[in-house]
Amino acid sequence: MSTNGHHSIFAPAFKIQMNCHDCVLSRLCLPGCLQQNEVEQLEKIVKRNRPLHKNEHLFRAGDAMQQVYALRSGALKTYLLDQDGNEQITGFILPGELVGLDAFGNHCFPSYAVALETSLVCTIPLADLEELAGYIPSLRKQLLTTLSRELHEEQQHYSHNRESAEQRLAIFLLNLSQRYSRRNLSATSFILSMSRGEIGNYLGLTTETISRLFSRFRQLGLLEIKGRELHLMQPSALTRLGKNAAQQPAI
Amino acid sequence: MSTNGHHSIFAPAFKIQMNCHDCVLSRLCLPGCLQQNEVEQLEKIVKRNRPLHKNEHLFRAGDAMQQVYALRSGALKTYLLDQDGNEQITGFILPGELVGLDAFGNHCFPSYAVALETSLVCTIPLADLEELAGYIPSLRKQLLTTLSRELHEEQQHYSHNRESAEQRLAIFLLNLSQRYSRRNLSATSFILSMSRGEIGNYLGLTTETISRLFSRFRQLGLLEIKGRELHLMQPSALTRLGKNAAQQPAI
DNA sequence: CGAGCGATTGATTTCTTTCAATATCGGTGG
DNA sequence: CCACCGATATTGAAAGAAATCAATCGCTCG
Repeated sequence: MSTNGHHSIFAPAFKIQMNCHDCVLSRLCLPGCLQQNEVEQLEKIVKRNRPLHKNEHLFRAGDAMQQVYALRSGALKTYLLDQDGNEQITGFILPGELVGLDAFGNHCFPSYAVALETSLVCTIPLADLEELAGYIPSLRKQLLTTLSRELHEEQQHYSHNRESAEQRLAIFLLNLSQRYSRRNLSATSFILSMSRGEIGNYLGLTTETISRLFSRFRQLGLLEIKGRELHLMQPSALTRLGKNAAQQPAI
Repeated sequence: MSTNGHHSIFAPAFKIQMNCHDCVLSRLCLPGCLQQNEVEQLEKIVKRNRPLHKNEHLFRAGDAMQQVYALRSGALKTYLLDQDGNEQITGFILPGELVGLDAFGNHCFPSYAVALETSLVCTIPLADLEELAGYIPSLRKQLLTTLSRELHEEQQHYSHNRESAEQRLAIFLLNLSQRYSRRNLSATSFILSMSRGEIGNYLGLTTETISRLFSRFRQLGLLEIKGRELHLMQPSALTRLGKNAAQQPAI
């Protein structure tokens, strides 16, 4: 009772952060389809970390896998390192997305996660999560759903492999646009949190190719870009471009 | 009691098939790390299907997702169809591997699965599996582990995107070799259950490129191949080739 | 203000695709 | 049993897309 009756001087401010229920991202995040009382249980095990600064790692391959993470604000990239030390970026993480799911069942993370800008993450201890999943069927389902959706997205990403550089960049930009839009941010104006090189790495292209494509897209009036500030002028034309490289007339 | 005392005339033969516990593939499959009594519970919900003939579909995108599958014998391919009707092969399934995991949390399968040769599959009803996962923590863990491993493998597959055609085929063949080996089959001699075109599709290359590469590998003495019968002569050289395209001498 | 990284743009090279022509295999029916 | 068919595989020549090499520009941060 006494602990409920008064708080440490830091508690109120801290408390505001600690709430999944009030988080605008919850519908995109692990709470997803959970009932309110279930979210409350989840909240009890979720921790918040200090902010992660740009270029700071959330985890590295080989780190003990004792928790998964959800991004609260900012942006991350995840990547693998091959035997020659080459970085292969496997994804860009936006707020509301989970990170570290590729490590389930391993003792260590197989991949790296690093902040592209100052970011806040929520930490979910694995032991607690597993226990809670025993009680809450919809949490189990949510975990499997999230993981299988990631798998499907990864497959789709791979399947763009055979398409032209132009198509791949168009698809990438539209994907970002859609994800920002789901977060109630502008679908047509946003800041790229990653460099040209990182986009290229992710898409299996080079910095130079990305740069040339941005120039071409600008010349075609599809977009305006200055540094990392992007404005999509003709999303529909970009969509068309993403679908069929040469606009092959039907039949 | 009377039902235990005697069987239908088909029961004995059927019973032999129905046993995960005796299945040589169980350590690779869903039973994975389960305890014996847990495997017995799993067995109760697993069904076996009639054989799937070559080119017969196990499921198609859009089919209701009411079960997942485990391959018992034969080989499958899974693929996506893009908006233009182009097939993108997302994986080749060998005995002991699960199929359909990319559909969790969806009502329908997003992908297709078709037999590359006559195959037997085990069927696991989703409702039963979800219920059982409530009782058996290690089954929950096993599901998440399997799914996250698939995700990681998909990421690795994608990360070979930037490598040369030569490297990609080398890596592919070594991957098959390793998977056959884990099934106590020869790591150096096996039959490719897929066509050159299917290999190419999977790797983001063309039939012709695959064919040329096989010829080159043969000329280099790395392998012998006649039709779909493959024999790896120098797996270690193939490994080296998979690692660095031009054998750049270290420093 | 200078250093250095990221971005842009051009010229050239390289690898893979595309187009095209055979060749081979597996199955079917005469 | 053999001939024929379609599908699959092989091989060559040409075209094309992106990488590589290289130079310059511009911005940000000490």
